Amino acid sequence: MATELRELITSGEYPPGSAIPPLPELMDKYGAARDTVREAISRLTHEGLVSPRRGIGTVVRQRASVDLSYMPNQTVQTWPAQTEAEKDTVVHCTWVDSDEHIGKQLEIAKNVPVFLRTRHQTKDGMVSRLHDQWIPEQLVEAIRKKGIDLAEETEAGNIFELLKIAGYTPTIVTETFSTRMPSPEEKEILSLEEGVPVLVISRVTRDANNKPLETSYMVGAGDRITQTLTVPIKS
Amino acid sequence: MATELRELITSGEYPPGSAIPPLPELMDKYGAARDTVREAISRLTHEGLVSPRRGIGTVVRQRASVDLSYMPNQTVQTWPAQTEAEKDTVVHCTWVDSDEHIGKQLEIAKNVPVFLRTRHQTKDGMVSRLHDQWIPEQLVEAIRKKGIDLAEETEAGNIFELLKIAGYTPTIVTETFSTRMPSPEEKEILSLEEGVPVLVISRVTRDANNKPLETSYMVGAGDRITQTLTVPIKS
DNA sequence: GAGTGGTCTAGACCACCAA
DNA sequence: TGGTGGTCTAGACCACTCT
Repeated sequence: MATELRELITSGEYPPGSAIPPLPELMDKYGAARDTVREAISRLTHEGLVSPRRGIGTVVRQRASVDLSYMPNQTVQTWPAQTEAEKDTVVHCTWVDSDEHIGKQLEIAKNVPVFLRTRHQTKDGMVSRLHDQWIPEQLVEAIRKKGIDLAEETEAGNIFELLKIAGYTPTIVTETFSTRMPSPEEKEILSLEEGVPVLVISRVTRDANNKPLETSYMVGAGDRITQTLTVPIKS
Repeated sequence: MATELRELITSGEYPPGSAIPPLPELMDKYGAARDTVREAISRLTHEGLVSPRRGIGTVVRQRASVDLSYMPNQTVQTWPAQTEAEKDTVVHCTWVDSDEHIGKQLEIAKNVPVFLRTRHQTKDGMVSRLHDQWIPEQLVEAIRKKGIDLAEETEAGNIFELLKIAGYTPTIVTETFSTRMPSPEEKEILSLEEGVPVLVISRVTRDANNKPLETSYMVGAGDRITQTLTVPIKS
């Protein structure tokens, strides 16, 4: 039954935004019990094809359109491509002690203070990416000496500029991409539907001396976020 | 119930590889019916936490370890990081007509012949990444003039070298990362368990004149594939 | 209020695995 | 063979949405 319904959906018989037949109808059509039908729908839900809505019906989801077009260097693209500006807000700032992973990324010791900025990248009123950013104490100090206290900054995205001002010009970034299913907390914050994975990016930014300036851990909504990188090929 | 079990798993009470209590036991413990317990386990399954195994039990999955370490330029990393060589085999070669998307990527017209190579990247006997690669006719011809027929090549990964020989040196690649749940076919080929997403990479390779040389669409198993890129920051 | 999906129950039978 | 999870049924009640 799931196979047949999937076929009807992908073939466009039930276009995105429309609803598939309600449970009682499917029970009749396939001569199956209610939970059997629900199980089939559950599979399609976890494949990201449909979204059951209480009181409304089971609607076919919008396709994550595959217009992965060429983009300039290091951009984040959200879709649908609307003109509304994205927001990038710092929701939390604090000093934490480096754990093993952070220490390794920043090439510093364990249990030393690092500055943690937690940011939410918002688009169309929905949080589409979580961004945790760790900055070594030394650099936060260097920035403070220039008269800027990171803890008071609520505008985000200018950290590279601040680092440059402080004498640490970011020169190279290393990004590692992976994917997984979201935790319940991430699902909540990112307003993710059932069966939507997250795009995980782990980043280290370095200066010309290969010294790590910051490391980030980003979790993006898989149905709204895509990231494009342009890199030269070593020859 | 799902919340409590999730807590027990993530806290390490049920470590990876171990089994959570069997259905009858959980029914007793929570005073719930069989299908109610199964529903809770189903949620954890689709979060990627556990894998029910008929005749064995419901085992806690191995963590996709987050040792996202620094890697050199443009590498693909699979884990667990074993020494066994990966294989990259061409499973299918054919001429197809360009559709709208491929035409856009390669900056050529629709309905002109392009060469399609379908590859399987294998690790430890499991296919871990699917790779469809489209190459414009002109370039396949240029390579053929150098005495190499792409259709007869079964070794993969040397296309960049061949292009260079043919006078089209690849200089820059643009990669777009996204994620989604696998189709049933992908799930089958990649041996994916329930609740494992795929990492999707759309790539365009260009030469020094910004002319597209090839475009690729790669689908990697989310529980085994990660990709690291190192890029310079434009200043 | 009528119609939608969400949860839960109690019981049955099937498929797979290990000892 | 006994224990595991997978599927299915029939019925009940709840929660939500629209008119």
